[in-house]
Amino acid sequence: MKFASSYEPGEYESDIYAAWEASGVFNPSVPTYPVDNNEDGIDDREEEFSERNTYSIVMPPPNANGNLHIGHGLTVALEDSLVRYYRLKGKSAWYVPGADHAGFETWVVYEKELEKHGHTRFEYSRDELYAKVWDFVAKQRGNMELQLRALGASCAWDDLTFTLDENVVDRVYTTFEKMWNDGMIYRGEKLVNFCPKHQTAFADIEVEHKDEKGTLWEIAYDDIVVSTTRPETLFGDTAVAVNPEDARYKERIGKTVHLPLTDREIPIIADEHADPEYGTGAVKITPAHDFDDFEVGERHNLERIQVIAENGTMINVPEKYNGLTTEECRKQVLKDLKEQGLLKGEKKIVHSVAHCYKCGTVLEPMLKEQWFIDVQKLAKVAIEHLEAGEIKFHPANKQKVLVDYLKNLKDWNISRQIPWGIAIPMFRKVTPEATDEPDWIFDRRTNLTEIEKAGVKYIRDEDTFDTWFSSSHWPIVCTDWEEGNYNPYYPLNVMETGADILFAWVARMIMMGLYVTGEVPFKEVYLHGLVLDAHGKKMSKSKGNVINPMDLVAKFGSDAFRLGILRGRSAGMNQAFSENSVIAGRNLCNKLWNISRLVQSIVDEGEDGDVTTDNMGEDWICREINGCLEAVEQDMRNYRFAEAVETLYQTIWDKYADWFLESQKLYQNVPLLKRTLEILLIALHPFAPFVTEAIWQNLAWTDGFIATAKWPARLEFDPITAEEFENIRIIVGEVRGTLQALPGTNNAKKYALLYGNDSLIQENELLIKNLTRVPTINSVEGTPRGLRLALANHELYLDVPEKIVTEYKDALTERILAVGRELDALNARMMNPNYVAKAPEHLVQETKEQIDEKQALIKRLKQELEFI
RNA sequence: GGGGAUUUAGCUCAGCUGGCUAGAGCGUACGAUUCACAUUCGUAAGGUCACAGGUUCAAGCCCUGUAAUCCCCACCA
Repeated sequence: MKFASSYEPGEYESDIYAAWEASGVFNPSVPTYPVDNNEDGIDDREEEFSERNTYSIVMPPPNANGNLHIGHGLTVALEDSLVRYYRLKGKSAWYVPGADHAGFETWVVYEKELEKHGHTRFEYSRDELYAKVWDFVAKQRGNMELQLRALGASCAWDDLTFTLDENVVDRVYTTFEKMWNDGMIYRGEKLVNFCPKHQTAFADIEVEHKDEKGTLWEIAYDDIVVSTTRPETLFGDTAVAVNPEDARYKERIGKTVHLPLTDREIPIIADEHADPEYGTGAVKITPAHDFDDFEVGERHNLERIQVIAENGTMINVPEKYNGLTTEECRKQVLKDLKEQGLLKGEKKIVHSVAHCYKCGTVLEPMLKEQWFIDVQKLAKVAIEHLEAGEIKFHPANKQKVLVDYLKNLKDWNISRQIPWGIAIPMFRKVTPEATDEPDWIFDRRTNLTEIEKAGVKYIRDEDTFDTWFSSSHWPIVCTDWEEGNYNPYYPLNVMETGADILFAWVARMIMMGLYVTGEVPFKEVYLHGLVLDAHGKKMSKSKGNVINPMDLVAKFGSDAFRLGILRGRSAGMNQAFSENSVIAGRNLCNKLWNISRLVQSIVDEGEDGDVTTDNMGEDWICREINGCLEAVEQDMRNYRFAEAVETLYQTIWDKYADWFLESQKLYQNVPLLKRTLEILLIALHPFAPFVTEAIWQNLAWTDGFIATAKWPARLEFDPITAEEFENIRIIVGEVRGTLQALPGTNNAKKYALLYGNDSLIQENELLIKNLTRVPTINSVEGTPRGLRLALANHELYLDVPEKIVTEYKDALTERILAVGRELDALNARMMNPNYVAKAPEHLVQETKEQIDEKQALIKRLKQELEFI
């Protein structure tokens, strides 16, 4: 006997994974290849796979430099369950693993590392820094990949895609070039959100807005009082705006006021932006440092004066303020205004402030030249395809949420001022006399800082792409999509990822997929929510409630973790997670292990043959297993993972182990035991790959890997016999319940079961005795003595002394009343003519039957009471 | 300001197209021990389905409103 008495995941998991990997079972069997047309111009292999017997899914690439967190654990549990399920279903399943260079994230980590060693980024060139980070990441890489293996991810490792792989960069450059030629890329001096600490700009989506307390100061610009939260920017003011409808200021429009602390005069302009209701109704306009003011400036052609430098200090301001930080400058300005009597008031307000999502620093709107994508066309096409329903969302409401987002999408800033990323393949003209040449040219040779074309010298843009620009190509690059090549894996069957990056990633993949390939990049989207701690709170380092998935895997096993994290979880919802559910998963694994141990021991001693059903418990378990398969298949189609796991849990434990195996201790049916166990193992395999494989390998009669087994067909059984077994379950349940309810302890050993003329009980005498653990079970002539068990409607009595039965009388009376109440409710329903007339006929019929049953039951119970 | 979601047992969640006598796991209480498994087995208690109206023969589910919690988006000086 190979089976130990309990399942120890640690003894099996890594060996099993290694064996899977070595055997290549995770590789897809259908290749992608260049189209090879035959004489008809039709690719014959395309015909062969026209039914799309493939299943593809790509992993949202975890940070190559980091460790997996609980969210990755959930991602893998979800994705791998899908892939394994469809692999068992016979699809050529391809799960492409990935690793993310995580541009900004990794850069932040590395920059800290630099600082720790007393260096700064400014000591090195872009290329030097890139090389340094590359080495840094290379050292860490592999860690994350090992963790994916520990989670059981059945991915095709040979196809691992790193976001800086050559083919990725190539594809990104190709798209960029296409966009450049299509006129969708422009270089613009715009206000961007800029982090003074990290010295980089962000896309809108990366900005975190938080409500904060602030002060609204009122400052006199001559006789006009303006309101502002940022007095230090007044040096950049180039106008004062008032609402054109505002009677108070109408006459002043077109005149000028004196800008305090300076010797400048600035115009008073009319603009809708000024809200007469707010503050004094007059607002200072600083086009270089405020998003609204920037737009006002555009409308009125105002000068943009930059007064805050990228490092957050003042520039282009009077000597006194020059070089101060914004904060110092604000204090000084307020002090000086006060002295001059220009500070007219201050109010405490709450307003929304933009922060760096990484370090929390307040972002500075900064005037910068950046590359932008004109997203109008991209968004429009995406909306069309979305509204046509080409992508199915789970949860469904996210489709509309996404469309709404796309409808309001603004141009996308793709320039980042960090060295770690894909270099932007644009070069700026430096040869001044070459006036006819364009200022910027596209060129893929970003390994060079300087190039020459037709005698004109160009230098490389030092910026890198926003990570989301390259990762928006993820389905394309992971499936090796190429123009003109037949690719049965694109579009992906499903994109599974976090609901939090619906906009940042999913939206952009859809736009880019359509732009590059003309097709949506995936057929369905499944979004998972956040994994919260046991009390429903967000996990965070500062709260100290972070759960490390690897700790749980080490402690309870990979399968236990997967089963645990899928439990009680549904699409798009932030849901709590605790060790308890992992423990429940661990217990199921051990249960299955011991079930297999028992089955193997019976198989060892019994005789093999054809799969048949010979007694009612066997028909019954076949019915239950078929129902389970049906439910799991339906749940998988609908991405209802928790429900699938729940169904399997109950079928394996409450049905197979507690009833079928118990009955098989009496009548062993070796072929059926083998077949049913195989089915349960295969059905659970997508969710608990290791324990099912470990058992599969330990069982004497199974071959190959369960990972590539065939999803089971339905079992044959006799439905009438299957239903009859329910009577046994009711009888056993009632005996157990009654024994517990009777006064006194340890009743099971005390009372015999007696029955009258009853063939069902007679045929299953021994089974009932074993399941109820009564000392004896006997048939008697005439009416047996003792307490009649009424529920099952069989001539069945517990041989209980009269004295005890009398004590039980109250319980019996209460029971009659309860059934009576149920009967009343049913009768009331039937008395309602509308119910009889309008409810579906089968329901009315059902109600009638229930009434009959209840009436009969009450009659039996009353008889019983009379006996007492 | 706009939008989304949630509210069901002590806890975490199911309950899909209304048919419910509202389920599960964990927890709790009581009982069981050499039989595959104490990571076990059995039994039970525990719910005005947030609240108020409405539609319907029938509402946890549909409609209207209210409250609470969470999240996202947005330029309010």
